[in-house]
Amino acid sequence: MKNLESTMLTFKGKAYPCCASLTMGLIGGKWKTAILFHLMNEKLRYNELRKLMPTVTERTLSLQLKALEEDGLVKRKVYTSKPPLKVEYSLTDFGKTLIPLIQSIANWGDFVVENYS
Amino acid sequence: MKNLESTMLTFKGKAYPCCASLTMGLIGGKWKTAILFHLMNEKLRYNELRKLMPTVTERTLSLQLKALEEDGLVKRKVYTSKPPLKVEYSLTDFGKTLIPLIQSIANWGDFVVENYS
DNA sequence: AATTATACTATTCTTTTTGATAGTTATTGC
DNA sequence: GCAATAACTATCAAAAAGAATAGTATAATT
Repeated sequence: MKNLESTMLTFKGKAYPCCASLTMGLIGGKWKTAILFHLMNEKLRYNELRKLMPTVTERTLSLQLKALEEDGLVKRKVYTSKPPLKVEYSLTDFGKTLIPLIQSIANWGDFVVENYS
Repeated sequence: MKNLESTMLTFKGKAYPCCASLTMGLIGGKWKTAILFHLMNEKLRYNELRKLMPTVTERTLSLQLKALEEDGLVKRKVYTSKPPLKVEYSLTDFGKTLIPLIQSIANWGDFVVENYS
């Protein structure tokens, strides 16, 4: 019998018990998919994201963006070097591989609202 | 300008800011997709699930199963009425509508392990 | 000169989620 | 008769996520 670690999947230093858990480790939580959903088709600035997600607090938005950045899904680009006047968030190439999945997640949510409520 | 509630989606008494959030409200968290992934192709008993997910605690497995049941995704069938000798968990018809999505989630996890680690 | 906008961070607090450990009731196999 | 298995529940604790509120530095706008 193998030990547990050998059956675990790892990514960025974290271990996950199965491939589905790994995905959820990266996009799970209350806000991450919402952010990714909004970034799917366009780059957005911090305050533009806030307006699209009026119920998230600034701190939480900030933390989630940072987490997505650390996992390599989102990139943060600062314009006008010295003071950060303009910051644009967008999907990285790696993040773009998630687009079909995010779309499916959004579609299933729509489907539920239409058919089960 | 509309107020916030009017733009929210609701399901089973909970409100979500967007369709992607609604989906994640139902399948998010550390263990739910793993459970759904294992139930995708077969009915499983409590202890069978435990063996497939050796790192989850009994309490957590129990709670997550109950949450999935409450959201109507998983059904719990008890055999041999009086003492609960045999309990089988399986997807409901509603839960089965998630299969393609769960599969995509698992596939993306596999893809990440193969290409980004 | 005062206000507003941008993109945050800091602090504190509450809620939710998850884990660790032990205990329960009943049944089956030896 | 005794240990093992099944399917949990109970209690306590820790960690993570999220909310509320306030504050900061810079620049543009009026």
